[in-house]
Amino acid sequence: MEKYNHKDIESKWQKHWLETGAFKIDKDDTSKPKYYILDMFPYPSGDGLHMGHTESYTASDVYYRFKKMQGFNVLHPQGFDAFGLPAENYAIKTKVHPAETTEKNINTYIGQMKMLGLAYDFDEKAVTSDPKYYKWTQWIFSQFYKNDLVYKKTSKTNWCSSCQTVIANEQVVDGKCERCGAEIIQKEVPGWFFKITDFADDLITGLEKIDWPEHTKKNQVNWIGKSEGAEIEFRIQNSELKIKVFTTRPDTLFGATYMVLAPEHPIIENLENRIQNLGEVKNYIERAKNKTEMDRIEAKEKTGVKLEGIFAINPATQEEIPVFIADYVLGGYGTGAIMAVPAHDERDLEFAKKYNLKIEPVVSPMIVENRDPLIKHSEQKGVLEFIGDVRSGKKCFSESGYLVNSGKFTDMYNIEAKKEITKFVGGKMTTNYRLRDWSISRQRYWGCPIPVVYSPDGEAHLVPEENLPWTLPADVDFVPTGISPLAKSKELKERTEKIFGEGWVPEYDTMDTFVDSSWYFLRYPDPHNEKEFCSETRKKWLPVDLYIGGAEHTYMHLLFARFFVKAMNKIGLVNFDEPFQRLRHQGMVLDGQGKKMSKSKGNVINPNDMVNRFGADSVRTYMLFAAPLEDEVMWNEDNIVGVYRFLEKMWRLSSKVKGGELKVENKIQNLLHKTIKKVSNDIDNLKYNTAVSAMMILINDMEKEEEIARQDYESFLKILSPFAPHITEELWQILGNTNSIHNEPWPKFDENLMKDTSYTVVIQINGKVRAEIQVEEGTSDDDVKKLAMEQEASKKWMAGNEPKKVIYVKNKLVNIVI
RNA sequence: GCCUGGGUGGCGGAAUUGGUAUACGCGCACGACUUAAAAUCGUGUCUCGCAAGAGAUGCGGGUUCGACUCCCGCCCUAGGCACCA
Repeated sequence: MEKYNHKDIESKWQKHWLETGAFKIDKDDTSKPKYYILDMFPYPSGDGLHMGHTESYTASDVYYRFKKMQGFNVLHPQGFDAFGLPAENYAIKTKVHPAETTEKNINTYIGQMKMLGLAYDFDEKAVTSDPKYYKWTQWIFSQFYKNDLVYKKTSKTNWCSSCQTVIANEQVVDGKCERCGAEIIQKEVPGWFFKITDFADDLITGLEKIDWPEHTKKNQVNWIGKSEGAEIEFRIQNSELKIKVFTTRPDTLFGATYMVLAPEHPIIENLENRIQNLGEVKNYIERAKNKTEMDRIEAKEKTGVKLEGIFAINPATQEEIPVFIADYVLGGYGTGAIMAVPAHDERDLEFAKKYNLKIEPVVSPMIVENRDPLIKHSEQKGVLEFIGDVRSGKKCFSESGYLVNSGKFTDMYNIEAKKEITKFVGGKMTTNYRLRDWSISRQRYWGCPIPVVYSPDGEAHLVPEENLPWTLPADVDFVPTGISPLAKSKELKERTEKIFGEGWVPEYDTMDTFVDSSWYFLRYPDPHNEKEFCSETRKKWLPVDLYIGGAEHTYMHLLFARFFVKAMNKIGLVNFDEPFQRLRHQGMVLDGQGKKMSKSKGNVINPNDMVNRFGADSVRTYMLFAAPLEDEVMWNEDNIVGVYRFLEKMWRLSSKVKGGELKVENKIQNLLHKTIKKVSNDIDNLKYNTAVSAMMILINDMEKEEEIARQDYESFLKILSPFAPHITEELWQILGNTNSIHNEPWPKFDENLMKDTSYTVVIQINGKVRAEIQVEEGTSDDDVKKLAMEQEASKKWMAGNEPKKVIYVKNKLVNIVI
């Protein structure tokens, strides 16, 4: 037999699969249960596929092949998130049109995916920059518009002066542009928004019914940031002006001893003539303006300035309290103003100590010790001591308890007091969310045009459905000037006037690319449909059963996609309200030293090089063997040889295969069936690393045999085939099979063959292992215990003592306690 | 500061309804084959100890016949973030 030659084998089968349409499926076949497994589609960058993609896509490919062999009709599509800034930035530099670069990059990606043996049908791909695709992005926008889920407003937004475009809050990293790294400044810009906040509650409750990693769910909940509390107004002394605060602790209102406003709070302008230290205040506001949100968050020490001459009235106590501005209070959250209760909030206490402000305790824990039942809780000795400690700043109490120093509410349980006190001062209970509406307008060229035109009076109108796709004009100059590139297109201007009339102008902004990727999984079942985004019959494929991708998409992409589906469900476009039933993340791929790969470090590993050297089967299997899927993988070239040797062993083992009715060693069948069971369960749970190791154990045992029964070897090939599709196909063919191994049914394990006739039982004396015995299947518990105690080693360690207790764990161990 | 993970041999990692810690792989050492090397195969490989044995899953406690696994308190580390009122 010839030596294992991965290059010849892999190119042979890749060609064969392509020619025979091995990865095509009949999407209308209803004879089998459906399974939809999805990868997060890549942005086709000029750098090509990276190792992270390789791991993620291999993981889904293994699952696809497994499910297919189990008899499912499996949809396993791939596409490209093709709009975006890098292609446009490249165009600015080189004048090469983004459409051209994008197409080139996509072809590179497809070639690389084929090299890895990934089973995608690229005739069925979705490409977001293709007018046939974005027609439906625009159509969905229109549906949202008609259903009052889109609105336009002018708002202070993050502006990247380098990209000359608005950046979503979620896309700002360290106060810098996520894509180009330039500083983000605040700028007033008009734009379109999606009402994602309408679904804030649904986005939280929907998490309960989907199988996602717990930490991902928690992070989404935290991101949405629901908090229940009250809005309460504080009057400014000697004025009609009022400041509204949002607080989760209205029960502590009697302890509010000062207020803090965000530096951008509008009321400050109205108070200018009364602020005695206006210069200092303006100076502070100016400095805060130049700070990015991240700077404000990261500041070690809280800073602030008192508004001299200004006092607010605590509506509960009617006391005059000082007012500060401080940049740790954010204009964009709540009402941009807080009441401060230093006795019951750590941050307020820190600030109060720094500026020497009054601390007034108003909640005390229930103190049980030395309690006199005839005296009210608030007058108990222990409570009075506690109050003293808090008042002196020694401690801060932020938990639940009973009110003190709170007028007629004293001695009430604080949770009950929330509503009562709010009512008392004329406030109202409200729910506040951290989540903001999604700004989707971008002043960029390479994106999906917003299908809106403006009549001469400036009113916005949707582009009618018959004019979709509302295409991206080709005649533009990409160089950013602060106005949208589309404004420079003669063709777009003429097109608009021709269709709508003289004086009509098109919307010049394009959409955030996260819009494109918020619905792409709805397109895959029916990507060529020109009448609908997806036909009713093809909607049977939805929702996605298993979604695999990086944890970096926890907040933006996964939240936006969920919002899209919920909105579309509300409109009646889909009949489910969660897009991804099961979600799993893959970890990062690091270099051999455990460092992140990056161009600047020069440690980027190209998947093609690895495939050339070790073969796709080895690269695939090693990626999944090296670490659990969700963990980081260190790409250590020295270790991949272990997997390569394993595949070589598989190759050589085929020469021991005997056909016909060969009588087989029972021992191998026992292990084989155990392995089939373990590999099946492990794949189903995406525990690929232990599945591979189980197969390594099996081959080490099989190697020792003189002869291998054909059916045993074939079963082994089948369970290996999802990981190493090429070598298994080749060996399958060498055995004389004419069909593809990948269309074979998944091997079944036989519980009878897995039964053991005897077990090794460990003997412990006081929990320490002292001996082991072989116990025949079916031996009674008492007999095993007796046998254990009769052992020489047991007698020695028992040293004549009578056992206090003997514990027997079936077929595992006996623990003799003396 | 807060949130979420993670800490097991020289290295990647395995083991949880609490039951033989270190599977599998890499590396290393020795041996076989070879003129030699590579490849392959075999044996060994947590630490201390001549041995009997003892100790070890970040550290310190606890529960238990028995703890990597559960509880309490720390330390270190990675990633994420929202000082959220």
